[in-house]
Amino acid sequence: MKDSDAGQTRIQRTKIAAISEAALDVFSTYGFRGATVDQIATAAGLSKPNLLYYFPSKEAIHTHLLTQLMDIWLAPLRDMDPDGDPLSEILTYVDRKLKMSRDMPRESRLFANEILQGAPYMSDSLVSDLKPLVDDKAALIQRWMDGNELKPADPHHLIFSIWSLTQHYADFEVQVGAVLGPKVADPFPAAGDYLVTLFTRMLKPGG
Amino acid sequence: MKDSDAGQTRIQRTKIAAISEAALDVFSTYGFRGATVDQIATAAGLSKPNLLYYFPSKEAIHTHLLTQLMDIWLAPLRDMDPDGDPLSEILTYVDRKLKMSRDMPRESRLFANEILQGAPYMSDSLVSDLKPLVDDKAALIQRWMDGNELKPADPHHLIFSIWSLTQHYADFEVQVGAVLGPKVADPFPAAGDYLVTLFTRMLKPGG
DNA sequence: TGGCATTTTGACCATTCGGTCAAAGTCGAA
DNA sequence: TTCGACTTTGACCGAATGGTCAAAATGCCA
Repeated sequence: MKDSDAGQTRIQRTKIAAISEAALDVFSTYGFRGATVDQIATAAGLSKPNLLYYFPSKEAIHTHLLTQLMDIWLAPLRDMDPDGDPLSEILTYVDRKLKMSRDMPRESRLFANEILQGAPYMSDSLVSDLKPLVDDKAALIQRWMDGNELKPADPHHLIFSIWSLTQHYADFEVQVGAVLGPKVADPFPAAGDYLVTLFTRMLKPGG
Repeated sequence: MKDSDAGQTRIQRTKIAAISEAALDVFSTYGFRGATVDQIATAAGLSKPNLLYYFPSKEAIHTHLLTQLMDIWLAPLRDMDPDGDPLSEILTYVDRKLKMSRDMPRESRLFANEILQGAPYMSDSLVSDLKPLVDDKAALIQRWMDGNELKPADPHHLIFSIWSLTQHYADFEVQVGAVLGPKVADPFPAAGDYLVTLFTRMLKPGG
């Protein structure tokens, strides 16, 4: 790729964006090993050598996507406000994560593929970026629980449960679709209701 | 493969078992496209042509694993007893699914890989086997809720939530491990406690 | 418009992949 | 021990893959 952003030509910006878009499509559908450079190039409307003029290798495209997405992916958790109402903060987080599954399923599947296969390109980032953030927010949730603003529960596993419950609707979309059947056009409204109920019963004090 | 089971040589049984074991390892780690026949053969202690003497193709091994596992995978849901205590039945199902994540993580990841990539080899089975079973059990849960033996909630999404929460610990094992850190040797005890709490608060009537 | 940097391409390469095949080796029952 | 069936192997094939390279085409600014 041509630098991280500075001094880019108009053509470079548009082509790199097209490649990223196409690569997201292909990688999220077939995984890293299953995707081919030709596939991505064709989907981006480029020839293979032309694509490799913008990115030095297949792996470089993949890494580029992963690092670019990490910030977006963690933003909702970062935004959890220590000064907000505890239950509202949790439910807002759940809602934002569920919307991300609805609006960015390819990104969710890209991460899922990577983690599933042992996070070969991301394990460093999991420890250096993700863990500190989660530990921080888990401590915040623990304080809320200690102050009886939330029912007690293991904060780390609470966060895990939010991830799994929301991402499930993106990562296992075909299974959800197959089970609910063709009559259910959009599972997300009912999913949202269900998750609000679940986390409210789970966490609301004095229920 | 040599028939479904009948008239098999001793050698055939042992070799097919070795291949299945090796293929489970490789497919669950790298996905179908990422796995190579040579990899599987080597892991099974065979040469590639020798492996292809027992299975006609790479796809045949994959299909064999998937169909063989489907029954095991659905058994805990099948065993949900209409005559049992509703909350106990749910919690037993959760417990069995969580134990499967702990004891059969490769199988869980094999399914996850397949579903993630659009279930190209399983979508038929999802509709013909999985959907009827889930619909049946969802109806049972709905009757329990109608009889006030469980708090009301969408039964299909309840089942989805059990799947996602339990399988998360197998499919995203490296993420869970990275976040909890090396001090937590085994996340499953705490996960079990958390899930019992969650589904009890979610479903126990008159809580 | 001229000229230089950027962009695009077709031809090509080494490697890996799934799979075949004939020949050689091994097993088990009579 | 013999013989036919089963098992194993090395050599090989065509296709696909990630990546290279020199040349051609294009864009951009003075």
